[in-house]
Amino acid sequence: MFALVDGNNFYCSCERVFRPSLVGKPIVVLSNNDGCAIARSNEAKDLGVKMAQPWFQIRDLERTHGLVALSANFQLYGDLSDRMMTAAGSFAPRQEIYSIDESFLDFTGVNVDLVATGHEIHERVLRWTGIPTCVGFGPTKTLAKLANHIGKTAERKPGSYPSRFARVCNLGELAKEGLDELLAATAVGEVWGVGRRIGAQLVDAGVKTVLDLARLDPATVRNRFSVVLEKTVRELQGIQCIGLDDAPAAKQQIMCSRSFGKPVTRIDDLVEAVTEFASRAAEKLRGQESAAGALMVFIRTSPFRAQDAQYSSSVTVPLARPTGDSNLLVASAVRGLRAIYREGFRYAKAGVMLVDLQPQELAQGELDLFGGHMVGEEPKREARDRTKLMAAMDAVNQRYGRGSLLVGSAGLAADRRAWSMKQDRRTPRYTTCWEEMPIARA
DNA sequence: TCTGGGGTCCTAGGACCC
DNA sequence: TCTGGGGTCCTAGGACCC
Repeated sequence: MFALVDGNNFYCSCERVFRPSLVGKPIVVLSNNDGCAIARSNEAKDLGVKMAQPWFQIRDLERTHGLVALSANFQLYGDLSDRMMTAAGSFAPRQEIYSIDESFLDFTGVNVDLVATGHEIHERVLRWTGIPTCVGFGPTKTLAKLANHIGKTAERKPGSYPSRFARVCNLGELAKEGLDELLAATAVGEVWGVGRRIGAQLVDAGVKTVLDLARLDPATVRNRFSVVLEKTVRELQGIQCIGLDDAPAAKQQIMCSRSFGKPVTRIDDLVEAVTEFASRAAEKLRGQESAAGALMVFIRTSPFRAQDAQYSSSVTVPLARPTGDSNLLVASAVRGLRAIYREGFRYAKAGVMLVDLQPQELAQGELDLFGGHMVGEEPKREARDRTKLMAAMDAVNQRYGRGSLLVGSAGLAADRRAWSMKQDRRTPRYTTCWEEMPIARA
């Protein structure tokens, strides 16, 4: 039996922890560049704000309905997420952290009253972090996700489901008729793994509710759709196809990209941006003790600006030897950038993706590019020195703040950059930055 | 004026091989 | 008129997730 613990409107709830005056008000958290809404409080949802809706389409609500918009404060959310995961994880022997606001717990072999435990999880997470959660239980991960959705909806919209399912919902304890009733009352698009495209195709084919989907023949689904959807159908039928993954493998690719605060035309500014992205990606790379065998750089104009000439290009740059060294990665990224840059365009976004990842120790390696012979002592020592240098740099940046040490082409301070993103509405980093810690007065 | 960022998995199709 | 039958590997693109 699995549980899915999910923070309600997570980013909005994080903001409310330190600004209780926002409780009960319609609020949204905006994406980087304050571009679109990526989290909405229930009150904002009730105003009709859609997920990922562009801010300029809804900003009138600020004036007319008191909608409060905040820039995303990912340092705050990441820190509260860690605390929430710790609190929730204390209830079961195994936990899979699935996203910033969700974790699966494995209750297999644990003999407790699950619904009561679900309420205890809610209480503990709320007391330890201030974040409200809902908890769904099911014999498969897909059913636990669905249970969570039902718990959330029942809590938010009284009358949508029987009120006993609000906040904590255990699909595993229901008799067949009771379960079928809930599945029949839920739209097929709510199922984990059914997105917009497949959802529309299913509805066209007359599969409108979760119950309709659960009653399909898996083999037919495999032929008409895919093995992915086939697994989903089986999971809805209570047959476990997706296991708990409590030790996620190292990432196979690491990406850092941003839209710019305003259009960028000069190569120098792009060099700065790409330097930053490659450095940031390299930090993540070293964090998982990997090295990259190649990297990809891309730049592009804004597809939303129809009046602008459009250009989009990318290039993959192989590295002579896999590395985690920021200087080497940045140099390669900048070389790639210079190869694809064209003058006369208004660039809106750029990014760097590290690919062909492998464990670091292999990369310091014994093999060279041809023949597989040992490299000489000199290159090996150099590789070791680079690794040490990077470790020192990461330690300094960890201690004194991101950006304390940078590679050469990184350019100006963040607030002077031509390309920096817009974040006019960011709240303080209450829990991760000494200068921004809240002060309590007696 | 104004539209996020970071991942995963699967499949189809082409290149290449014998 | 008419053009094999596998197999592997790689890449691009589509679908999904939050």
